[in-house]
Amino acid sequence: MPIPLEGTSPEVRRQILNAALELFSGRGYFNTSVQDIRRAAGVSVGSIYHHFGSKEGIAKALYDGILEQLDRAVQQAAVGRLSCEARCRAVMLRLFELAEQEPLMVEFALNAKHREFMPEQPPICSSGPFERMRDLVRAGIIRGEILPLDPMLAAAALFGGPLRLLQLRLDGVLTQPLPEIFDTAWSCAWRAVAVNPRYR
Amino acid sequence: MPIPLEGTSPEVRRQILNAALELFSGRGYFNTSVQDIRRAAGVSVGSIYHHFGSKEGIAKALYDGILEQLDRAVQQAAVGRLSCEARCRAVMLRLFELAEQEPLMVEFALNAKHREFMPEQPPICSSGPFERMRDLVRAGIIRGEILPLDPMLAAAALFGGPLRLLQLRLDGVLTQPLPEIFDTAWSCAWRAVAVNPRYR
DNA sequence: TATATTAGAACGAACGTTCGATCTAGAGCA
DNA sequence: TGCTCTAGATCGAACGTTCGTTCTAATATA
Repeated sequence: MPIPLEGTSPEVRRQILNAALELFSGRGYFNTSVQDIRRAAGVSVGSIYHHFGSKEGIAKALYDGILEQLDRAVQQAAVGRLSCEARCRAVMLRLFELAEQEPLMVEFALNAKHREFMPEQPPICSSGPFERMRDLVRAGIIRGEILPLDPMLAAAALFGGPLRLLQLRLDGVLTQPLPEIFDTAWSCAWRAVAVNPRYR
Repeated sequence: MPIPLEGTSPEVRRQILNAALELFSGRGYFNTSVQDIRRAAGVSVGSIYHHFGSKEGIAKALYDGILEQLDRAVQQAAVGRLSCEARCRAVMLRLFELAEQEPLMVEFALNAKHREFMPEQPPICSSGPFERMRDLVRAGIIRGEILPLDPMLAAAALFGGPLRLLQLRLDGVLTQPLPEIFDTAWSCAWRAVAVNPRYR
């Protein structure tokens, strides 16, 4: 009977990625050595290089996995809702929740300066999740829900405030959990770009 | 007759700081070696250590100088204006202008992850300029110009959008100069928190 | 047995920093 | 004016450390 082995390959991969995420988020990529990762993951240097080829390879794998996960979250949040506002709202709420559940993941995705250690990578704002958020805004402009602005500008105006709050929370400046302030934050955000803002 | 000497002390300091700012902004602190700075500044390693004591010392000096300069800019922009909106607006416009005139400086102040190479430093959002912007918002709430929200939340909602645009511009994603889109950006931002928003 | 995986000592390169030598401006004095 | 002295500034070779990576042997898997 094939018990899932401790030292088995995908298991080791995950251990390495978990350790690396924690260390990269905590002290940054350059303040983390391969030895640190080895120690935290409880594996050998050889294993790390066997699975990822290089230190940068670890970061790349982390980054890709996280972006994919974020992308899925953004997509799922939007489905089944009719208005642009409901979609954008659900996406942002999902990000707020994710930031509480998986702060390391969200921080690595949003806060890290990836270009500094992954020179090939395009900037994060031209990646899946961000593209998708701009798509939502574009659709909202066409539907007449959002003011007819440049989509990039409208997206910044709509999501800039909430994203700033998210960053403050990840930095430990905000002590209140994000979901608690979501309603207020969102009504501000939506008012910034709405054609027919609702007031409470 | 005392000709101002080439190698004189404050001159060398400035050369080192200029070179370091360019390199730190361009490739990041950890991708810049002291030798790189030496080469770019046209001085010796010895001089660098004589003036700044350590590599981190250069970053610290840069950071302090820049924060001071930003703080002055923010303060000056606010004086002589009566309403909270006029003040906040002027501050943001000044930041947009600064980002065009001195992109390296603004990028180093806003984009760099200072904690990674200056462990002692408090987070940037609790520094002079940001404190001052929150003060403006607090005053606006008391005057009844801004919705009675938590000041931190209101500040994020008001400045989050414009700051996001600033970041996009510094990253080279926005091609249009910031001052050109300022009016539009600001009217969105203000609408997010205004008690009596004006519509155009 | 053949293949995939792990182990960890060893390696060269690059890093931040040190330090004694050298240079220079300007003060004190004749 | 000419000489000496001094403190500060500049220089760059050299240092010890740490880094990411490699490599060969050992081990587990099928």
